[in-house]
Amino acid sequence: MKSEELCPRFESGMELLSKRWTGLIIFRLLEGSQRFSELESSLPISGRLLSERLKELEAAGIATRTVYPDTPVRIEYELTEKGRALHPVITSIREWSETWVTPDEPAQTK
Amino acid sequence: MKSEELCPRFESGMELLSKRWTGLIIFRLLEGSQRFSELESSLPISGRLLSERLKELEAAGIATRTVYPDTPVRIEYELTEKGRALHPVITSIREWSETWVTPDEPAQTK
DNA sequence: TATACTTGTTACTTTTCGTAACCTCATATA
DNA sequence: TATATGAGGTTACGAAAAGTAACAAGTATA
Repeated sequence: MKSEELCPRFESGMELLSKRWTGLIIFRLLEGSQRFSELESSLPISGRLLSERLKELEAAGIATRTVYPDTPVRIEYELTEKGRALHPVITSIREWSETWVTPDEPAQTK
Repeated sequence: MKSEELCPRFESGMELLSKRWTGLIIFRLLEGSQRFSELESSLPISGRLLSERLKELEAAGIATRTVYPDTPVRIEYELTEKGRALHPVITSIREWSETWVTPDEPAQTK
Protein backbone atom coordinates (compact mmCIF):
# COMPACT_ATOMS: atom_id res chain seq x y z
CA MET A 1 0.00 0.00 0.00
CA LYS A 2 3.00 2.27 -0.54
CA SER A 3 2.64 5.45 -2.52
CA GLU A 4 5.12 6.04 -5.31
CA GLU A 5 8.25 8.02 -4.73
CA LEU A 6 8.11 11.74 -5.33
CA CYS A 7 9.70 12.95 -8.53
CA PRO A 8 12.85 14.76 -7.35
CA ARG A 9 12.35 17.60 -9.84
CA PHE A 10 8.80 18.12 -8.67
CA GLU A 11 9.87 18.05 -5.06
CA SER A 12 12.65 20.49 -5.80
CA GLY A 13 10.40 22.83 -7.76
CA MET A 14 7.78 22.72 -5.07
CA GLU A 15 10.34 23.56 -2.45
CA LEU A 16 11.46 26.60 -4.39
CA LEU A 17 7.95 27.89 -4.88
CA SER A 18 6.84 27.11 -1.37
CA LYS A 19 9.33 29.42 0.24
CA ARG A 20 7.60 32.38 1.72
CA TRP A 21 7.34 35.42 -0.63
CA THR A 22 8.84 33.68 -3.64
CA GLY A 23 5.52 33.41 -5.44
CA LEU A 24 4.61 37.03 -4.89
CA ILE A 25 8.03 38.24 -6.05
CA ILE A 26 7.67 36.20 -9.24
CA PHE A 27 4.16 37.57 -9.70
CA ARG A 28 5.56 41.10 -9.64
CA LEU A 29 8.41 40.27 -11.95
CA LEU A 30 5.97 38.77 -14.45
CA GLU A 31 4.65 42.31 -14.87
CA GLY A 32 8.08 43.37 -16.10
CA SER A 33 11.47 44.12 -14.64
CA GLN A 34 11.44 45.77 -11.25
CA ARG A 35 13.84 47.67 -9.08
CA PHE A 36 14.64 46.59 -5.55
CA SER A 37 12.73 49.49 -4.07
CA GLU A 38 9.71 48.85 -6.29
CA LEU A 39 9.46 45.28 -5.10
CA GLU A 40 10.01 46.34 -1.52
CA SER A 41 7.25 48.94 -1.60
CA SER A 42 4.74 46.84 -3.54
CA LEU A 43 4.99 43.71 -1.40
CA PRO A 44 4.63 43.20 2.35
CA ILE A 45 8.20 41.98 2.63
CA SER A 46 11.16 43.52 4.39
CA GLY A 47 14.41 44.47 2.69
CA ARG A 48 16.31 41.72 4.42
CA LEU A 49 14.10 38.94 3.15
CA LEU A 50 13.69 40.50 -0.29
CA SER A 51 17.45 40.58 -0.68
CA GLU A 52 17.71 36.97 0.42
CA ARG A 53 14.94 35.79 -1.92
CA LEU A 54 16.31 37.66 -4.91
CA LYS A 55 19.67 35.99 -4.41
CA GLU A 56 17.96 32.62 -4.25
CA LEU A 57 16.02 33.32 -7.43
CA GLU A 58 19.22 34.40 -9.16
CA ALA A 59 21.00 31.26 -7.97
CA ALA A 60 18.12 29.14 -9.24
CA GLY A 61 18.32 30.78 -12.67
CA ILE A 62 14.87 32.29 -12.36
CA ALA A 63 15.80 35.97 -12.22
CA THR A 64 18.68 38.17 -13.25
CA ARG A 65 20.15 41.25 -11.61
CA THR A 66 21.37 44.07 -13.85
CA VAL A 67 23.27 47.12 -12.61
CA TYR A 68 22.78 50.41 -14.43
CA PRO A 69 25.44 52.93 -13.33
CA ASP A 70 23.07 55.86 -13.25
CA THR A 71 23.10 58.23 -10.39
CA PRO A 72 22.07 57.03 -7.98
CA VAL A 73 22.68 53.49 -9.14
CA ARG A 74 19.72 51.68 -10.61
CA ILE A 75 19.38 47.91 -10.38
CA GLU A 76 16.77 45.97 -12.27
CA TYR A 77 15.56 42.47 -11.52
CA GLU A 78 14.04 40.54 -14.36
CA LEU A 79 12.82 37.01 -15.01
CA THR A 80 14.78 34.64 -17.19
CA GLU A 81 13.04 32.27 -19.60
CA LYS A 82 12.87 29.75 -16.76
CA GLY A 83 11.22 32.39 -14.63
CA ARG A 84 8.77 33.51 -17.30
CA ALA A 85 7.80 29.86 -17.71
CA LEU A 86 6.19 30.14 -14.28
CA HIS A 87 3.41 32.27 -15.72
CA PRO A 88 0.92 29.35 -15.88
CA VAL A 89 1.68 28.46 -12.28
CA ILE A 90 0.98 31.95 -11.02
CA THR A 91 -2.09 32.22 -13.22
CA SER A 92 -3.56 28.97 -11.93
CA ILE A 93 -2.97 30.06 -8.35
CA ARG A 94 -4.66 33.35 -9.09
CA GLU A 95 -7.66 31.67 -10.70
CA TRP A 96 -8.04 29.26 -7.80
CA SER A 97 -7.78 32.10 -5.30
CA GLU A 98 -10.37 34.20 -7.05
CA THR A 99 -12.82 31.32 -7.11
CA TRP A 100 -12.20 29.68 -3.78
CA VAL A 101 -10.62 32.04 -1.30
CA THR A 102 -13.25 33.94 0.61
CA PRO A 103 -12.70 37.66 1.16
CA ASP A 104 -12.88 37.27 4.91
CA GLU A 105 -10.03 34.78 4.85
CA PRO A 106 -7.21 36.97 6.05
CA ALA A 107 -3.74 36.63 4.57
CA GLN A 108 -2.20 36.67 8.00
CA THR A 109 -3.99 35.00 10.88
CA LYS A 110 -1.84 36.73 13.47
CA MET B 1 5.44 54.61 -10.62
CA LYS B 2 3.55 52.59 -8.02
CA SER B 3 2.57 49.00 -8.75
CA GLU B 4 -1.03 48.11 -8.16
CA GLU B 5 -2.15 46.66 -4.88
CA LEU B 6 -2.13 42.90 -4.50
CA CYS B 7 -5.50 41.20 -4.70
CA PRO B 8 -6.16 40.08 -1.12
CA ARG B 9 -7.54 36.72 -2.25
CA PHE B 10 -4.50 36.07 -4.36
CA GLU B 11 -2.20 37.05 -1.53
CA SER B 12 -4.13 34.85 0.85
CA GLY B 13 -4.14 31.88 -1.52
CA MET B 14 -0.47 32.29 -2.20
CA GLU B 15 0.26 32.34 1.48
CA LEU B 16 -1.61 29.10 2.01
CA LEU B 17 0.19 27.32 -0.81
CA SER B 18 3.58 28.73 0.04
CA LYS B 19 3.69 27.16 3.46
CA ARG B 20 6.23 24.43 3.54
CA TRP B 21 4.82 20.93 2.75
CA THR B 22 1.32 22.12 1.92
CA GLY B 23 1.80 21.60 -1.81
CA LEU B 24 3.18 18.11 -1.42
CA ILE B 25 0.40 17.08 0.95
CA ILE B 26 -2.20 18.29 -1.53
CA PHE B 27 -0.37 16.47 -4.32
CA ARG B 28 -0.70 13.23 -2.38
CA LEU B 29 -4.33 13.83 -1.53
CA LEU B 30 -5.11 14.46 -5.19
CA GLU B 31 -4.26 10.77 -5.71
CA GLY B 32 -7.11 9.87 -3.39
CA SER B 33 -7.82 9.84 0.30
CA GLN B 34 -4.87 9.00 2.50
CA ARG B 35 -4.29 7.93 6.03
CA PHE B 36 -2.03 9.82 8.37
CA SER B 37 0.61 7.13 8.28
CA GLU B 38 0.50 6.93 4.48
CA LEU B 39 1.16 10.63 4.16
CA GLU B 40 3.87 10.46 6.78
CA SER B 41 5.72 7.64 5.09
CA SER B 42 5.37 8.93 1.54
CA LEU B 43 6.56 12.47 2.25
CA PRO B 44 9.71 13.77 3.90
CA ILE B 45 7.74 15.42 6.67
CA SER B 46 7.62 14.67 10.37
CA GLY B 47 4.49 13.70 12.25
CA ARG B 48 4.43 16.91 14.17
CA LEU B 49 4.35 19.10 11.07
CA LEU B 50 2.01 16.79 9.20
CA SER B 51 -0.48 17.01 12.02
CA GLU B 52 -0.16 20.80 12.04
CA ARG B 53 -0.57 21.12 8.27
CA LEU B 54 -3.57 18.80 8.12
CA LYS B 55 -5.30 20.91 10.74
CA GLU B 56 -4.58 24.02 8.70
CA LEU B 57 -5.93 22.40 5.53
CA GLU B 58 -9.05 21.35 7.39
CA ALA B 59 -9.49 24.85 8.80
CA ALA B 60 -9.09 26.29 5.31
CA GLY B 61 -11.79 23.96 3.95
CA ILE B 62 -9.35 22.18 1.67
CA ALA B 63 -9.34 18.76 3.32
CA THR B 64 -11.59 16.72 5.57
CA ARG B 65 -10.74 14.28 8.33
CA THR B 66 -12.91 11.18 8.69
CA VAL B 67 -12.65 8.74 11.57
CA TYR B 68 -13.44 5.07 10.91
CA PRO B 69 -13.78 3.23 14.22
CA ASP B 70 -11.97 0.13 13.03
CA THR B 71 -9.42 -1.46 15.18
CA PRO B 72 -7.00 0.09 15.34
CA VAL B 73 -8.72 3.31 14.43
CA ARG B 74 -8.43 4.40 10.82
CA ILE B 75 -8.51 8.04 9.86
CA GLU B 76 -8.75 9.18 6.27
CA TYR B 77 -7.85 12.61 4.96
CA GLU B 78 -9.48 13.66 1.75
CA LEU B 79 -9.75 16.79 -0.39
CA THR B 80 -12.91 18.84 -0.52
CA GLU B 81 -14.12 20.40 -3.76
CA LYS B 82 -12.03 23.44 -2.91
CA GLY B 83 -9.04 21.17 -2.47
CA ARG B 84 -9.65 19.23 -5.68
CA ALA B 85 -9.83 22.56 -7.50
CA LEU B 86 -6.11 22.86 -6.84
CA HIS B 87 -5.42 20.17 -9.40
CA PRO B 88 -4.44 22.68 -12.14
CA VAL B 89 -2.08 24.43 -9.76
CA ILE B 90 -0.25 21.25 -8.85
CA THR B 91 -0.21 20.15 -12.46
CA SER B 92 1.32 23.39 -13.66
CA ILE B 93 3.99 23.21 -10.99
CA ARG B 94 4.76 19.65 -12.03
CA GLU B 95 5.01 20.59 -15.68
CA TRP B 96 7.29 23.49 -14.95
CA SER B 97 9.48 21.35 -12.72
CA GLU B 98 9.82 18.61 -15.30
CA THR B 99 10.84 21.10 -17.95
CA TRP B 100 13.00 23.51 -16.01
CA VAL B 101 14.34 21.97 -12.84
CA THR B 102 17.63 20.25 -13.52
CA PRO B 103 18.18 16.84 -11.94
CA ASP B 104 21.28 18.03 -10.11
CA GLU B 105 19.29 20.75 -8.40
CA PRO B 106 18.86 19.22 -4.98
CA ALA B 107 15.65 19.66 -3.05
CA GLN B 108 17.55 20.70 0.01
CA THR B 109 20.69 22.84 -0.36
CA LYS B 110 21.85 22.09 3.14
C1' DT C 1 -1.25 -7.95 32.75
C1' DA C 2 1.43 -7.10 28.77
C1' DT C 3 1.96 -6.01 23.85
C1' DA C 4 0.77 -3.99 19.51
C1' DC C 5 -1.10 -0.59 16.29
C1' DT C 6 -2.53 4.03 14.78
C1' DT C 7 -2.75 8.73 15.51
C1' DG C 8 -1.18 11.99 17.29
C1' DT C 9 1.32 15.31 21.32
C1' DT C 10 5.18 17.19 24.27
C1' DA C 11 9.68 18.79 25.10
C1' DC C 12 13.63 20.49 23.25
C1' DT C 13 17.05 22.26 19.64
C1' DT C 14 17.99 24.51 15.27
C1' DT C 15 16.72 27.37 11.44
C1' DT C 16 14.19 31.00 9.41
C1' DC C 17 11.69 35.36 9.80
C1' DG C 18 10.68 40.21 11.13
C1' DT C 19 12.22 44.74 12.63
C1' DA C 20 15.10 48.43 12.94
C1' DA C 21 19.46 50.46 12.83
C1' DC C 22 23.36 50.95 10.13
C1' DC C 23 26.69 50.93 5.92
C1' DT C 24 28.50 52.08 0.99
C1' DC C 25 28.91 54.49 -3.07
C1' DA C 26 28.10 58.42 -5.96
C1' DT C 27 26.78 62.89 -6.42
C1' DA C 28 24.80 67.39 -4.65
C1' DT C 29 24.67 71.28 -1.60
C1' DA C 30 26.29 74.67 2.33
C1' DT D 1 35.66 70.86 3.43
C1' DA D 2 31.73 69.05 5.62
C1' DT D 3 27.47 67.06 5.33
C1' DA D 4 23.24 65.68 3.02
C1' DT D 5 20.63 62.66 -0.13
C1' DG D 6 19.06 58.51 -2.51
C1' DA D 7 19.43 53.62 -3.94
C1' DG D 8 20.51 49.22 -2.53
C1' DG D 9 21.50 46.68 0.46
C1' DT D 10 23.74 44.32 5.40
C1' DT D 11 24.00 43.47 10.48
C1' DA D 12 22.27 42.43 14.92
C1' DC D 13 18.99 40.47 17.59
C1' DG D 14 14.53 38.73 19.52
C1' DA D 15 10.41 35.96 17.85
C1' DA D 16 8.34 32.39 15.31
C1' DA D 17 8.44 28.18 12.76
C1' DA D 18 10.53 23.80 11.68
C1' DG D 19 13.09 19.42 12.86
C1' DT D 20 13.77 15.45 16.06
C1' DA D 21 12.81 12.10 19.27
C1' DA D 22 10.43 10.34 23.07
C1' DC D 23 6.06 9.62 24.93
C1' DA D 24 0.73 9.15 25.43
C1' DA D 25 -4.47 7.75 24.44
C1' DG D 26 -7.60 4.44 22.78
C1' DT D 27 -8.66 -0.23 21.48
C1' DA D 28 -7.85 -4.91 20.79
C1' DT D 29 -5.44 -9.30 21.24
C1' DA D 30 -2.01 -12.80 23.79
